Amino acid sequence: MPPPAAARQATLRTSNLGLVLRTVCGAGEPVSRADVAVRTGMTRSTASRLADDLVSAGLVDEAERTAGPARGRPATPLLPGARVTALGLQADAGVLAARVVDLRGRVVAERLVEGDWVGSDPASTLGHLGGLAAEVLAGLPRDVRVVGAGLALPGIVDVDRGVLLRAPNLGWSDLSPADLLAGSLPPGLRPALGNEADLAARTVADSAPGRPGAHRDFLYLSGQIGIGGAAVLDGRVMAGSAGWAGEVGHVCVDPAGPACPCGSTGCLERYAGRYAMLAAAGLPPETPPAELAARAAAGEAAARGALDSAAGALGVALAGVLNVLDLPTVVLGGHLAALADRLAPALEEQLARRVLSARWRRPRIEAAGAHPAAGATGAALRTLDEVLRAPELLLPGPVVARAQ
Amino acid sequence: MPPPAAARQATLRTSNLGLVLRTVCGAGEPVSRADVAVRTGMTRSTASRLADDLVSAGLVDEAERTAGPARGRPATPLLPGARVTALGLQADAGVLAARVVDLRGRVVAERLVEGDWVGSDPASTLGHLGGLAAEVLAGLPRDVRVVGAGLALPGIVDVDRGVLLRAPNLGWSDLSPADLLAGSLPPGLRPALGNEADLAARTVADSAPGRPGAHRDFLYLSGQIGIGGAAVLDGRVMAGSAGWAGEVGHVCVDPAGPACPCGSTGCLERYAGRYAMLAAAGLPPETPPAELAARAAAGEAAARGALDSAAGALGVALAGVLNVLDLPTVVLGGHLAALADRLAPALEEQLARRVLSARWRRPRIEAAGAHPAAGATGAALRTLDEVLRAPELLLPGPVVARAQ
DNA sequence: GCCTTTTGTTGCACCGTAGGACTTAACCAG
DNA sequence: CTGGTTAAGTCCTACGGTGCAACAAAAGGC
Repeated sequence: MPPPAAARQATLRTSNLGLVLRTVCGAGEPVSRADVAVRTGMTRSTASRLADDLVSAGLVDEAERTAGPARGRPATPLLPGARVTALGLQADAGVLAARVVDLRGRVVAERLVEGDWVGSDPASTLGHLGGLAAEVLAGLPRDVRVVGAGLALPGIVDVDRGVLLRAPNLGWSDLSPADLLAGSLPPGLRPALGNEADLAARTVADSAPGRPGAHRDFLYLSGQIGIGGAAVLDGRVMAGSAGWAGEVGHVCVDPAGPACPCGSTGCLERYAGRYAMLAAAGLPPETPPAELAARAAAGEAAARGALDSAAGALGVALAGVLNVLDLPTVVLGGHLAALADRLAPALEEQLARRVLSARWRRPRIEAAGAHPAAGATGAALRTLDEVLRAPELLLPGPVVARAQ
Repeated sequence: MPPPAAARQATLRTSNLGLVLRTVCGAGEPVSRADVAVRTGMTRSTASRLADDLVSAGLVDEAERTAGPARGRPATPLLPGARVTALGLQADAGVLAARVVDLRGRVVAERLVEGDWVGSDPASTLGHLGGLAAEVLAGLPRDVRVVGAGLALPGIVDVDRGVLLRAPNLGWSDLSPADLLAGSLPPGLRPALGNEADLAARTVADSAPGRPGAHRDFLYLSGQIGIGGAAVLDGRVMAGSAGWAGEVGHVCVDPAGPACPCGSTGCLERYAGRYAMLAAAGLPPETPPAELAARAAAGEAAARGALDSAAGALGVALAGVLNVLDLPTVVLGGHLAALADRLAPALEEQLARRVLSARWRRPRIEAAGAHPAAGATGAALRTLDEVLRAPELLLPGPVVARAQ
């Protein structure tokens, strides 16, 4: 994407600064300067110098020396900077969320409001969200730096231009959410947009900024009202050539199947979308997914039929995706997480049959941990990941403008 | 994939050497040292020094100064080194190929043999291929360096271990082709394996080593007997977590469709595979695809029906892939290339209807250029790409062994 | 109380790029 | 033919960052 640029002396420093920071963040436990040197292959002197710079910028904290059972001089434990944070926002049909996450991956502050924003007015809903964000920011301690913001949206987004092209569940299209939020946020804090599934997938890929999570290669399915998805390869979300990847909900399961508002027929959402499943089970649309699972467990035929039909459709669609992408794991999030226990057996059986490489490695189905408004956390993680990739931008010192 | 490593002074040099080499290769026309400096952002002195090193290693050639219409001192044109080459091999059900390609992307020498190796004996067939390779190598001029080799195979490959796990068309499984070729090749020239579609896709992504081709983001479909595929994003083939990605032929088009030997039902290959199409058209399996196209053009109903059915199945399967991967273009290769003219209209219409993002960017269908044994060229391109990424390995001078 | 062990720091050398002056090799105008 | 102009390529010094090794610091072990 970026045009190739020559590496100069400063590039070394930038690159190694990032490496030290990522090493500290990725360790998951306090590490000493000497640990950093060993893990990165630098000399102790180099690692130490870079660590000093990160400490003085607040990106890395020095903890108190605790005399351990070791022999030599006790190490100074290094931790990701607790005062460096990012704001993650999420506007969804069922939840508005504002959450501040720090470099250690801890939630510093948050406000979540559940409700029903299907077909809502963008200005009013985003105004509401902006209010939550302002509350959260106002409650932060003085010394906390919020280095950026992100907004997770359930729809197709033009990330570069910051435009939400279409969010069917909300009924929104062609608007610039950052403009509508600008009044509530500090001037420098314009949120970068992102697809909800793409961002939520990050909470699985990373357990904290720079720290690998439960899986590094997986397909994430986000069941909201429709079904969004995100493919993660080696910890990186594949956004596609324009950022519109992951529309698993509109993979065709049966060309002779029911028509979908998208214009196609037999889309996965027609079988495993939230409303489709509840309708098939004879339940009202506001029924929580957990109740559907409970009724199926109790032996209710309509509920079982709805889940079997959903599992069958998911099997066909996911097998196609896994055949093309070769991913070992599917993580079910959103409303599908609550149903994972009942869906997984039939689903794994179908994938074993339909995925060509299953004889060498059977695909596995897992439920995402209960994580309300995972997209908001993911939006904050993405912002903090940018800091990990370019920490020099937050260092003091003369920022030399570079010709573009 | 590689564990993070500290950047040192030598890293700068390595990185910039590669940048200069890629600049020369990617330009597509002779460039001067000064051009390199401008395009990379280096100073003339740095670019010049690095170019000198590449020239003395033979990775870059200096052409004769041709006095152009320019005003100042005439430039010394730099070209990719013509004597640096790689060997690309392909073993397929219908062709054996050995091809030597140089850094300029030119075919220096090749031997192709058509035949029928369906269900053949691996040792004898690979012995045959080895013979072709030996002939090609023996005919090379003395001063040509063959820096590596690759082998394209129509099946599932474990690239790291060098094992062909399963090639249904050839009827081969669980073998190490490099071992069977070792007798025919020079000791240092052990071919790296690759999936045929993955490698053939490189001939579309790159028109020469390091030089961008017609498309950088596309799905390549390789119609041999089955249907292989490869997704290319920003010029990079996505091999998947284990290298088994791209099995588009086994995407399910209709769960109620005919059984496939793979164990699934309604696989794309059952509709658009070579034998499936010819059988549907009432033609014998050895009929060339071009004749099928001709008969359809002449109005023969059975041929038209076969193509319509194939286009319908392709539409469903490709729409699913494009929904998940967000690629702007599908390139039809192999036997599908000859049918592209007849398939494209129906296919593009289906994709426009079934791909969610089509309203913002309609997916396009294209035919790959006629390129016999594209996998062999792709195998050579991959090897040369490794040189472009790490040219210092071919430089003279003390090779300092690095731990790990 | 001294030795050992490990952490963190300091000073010097090395390496590669930046920058600018200089040389080279062409065209052009008179 | 000669000097001026222009741009390519080379050379030399300065700068910045890392490598290396010696040293200082802070603990435990005997």
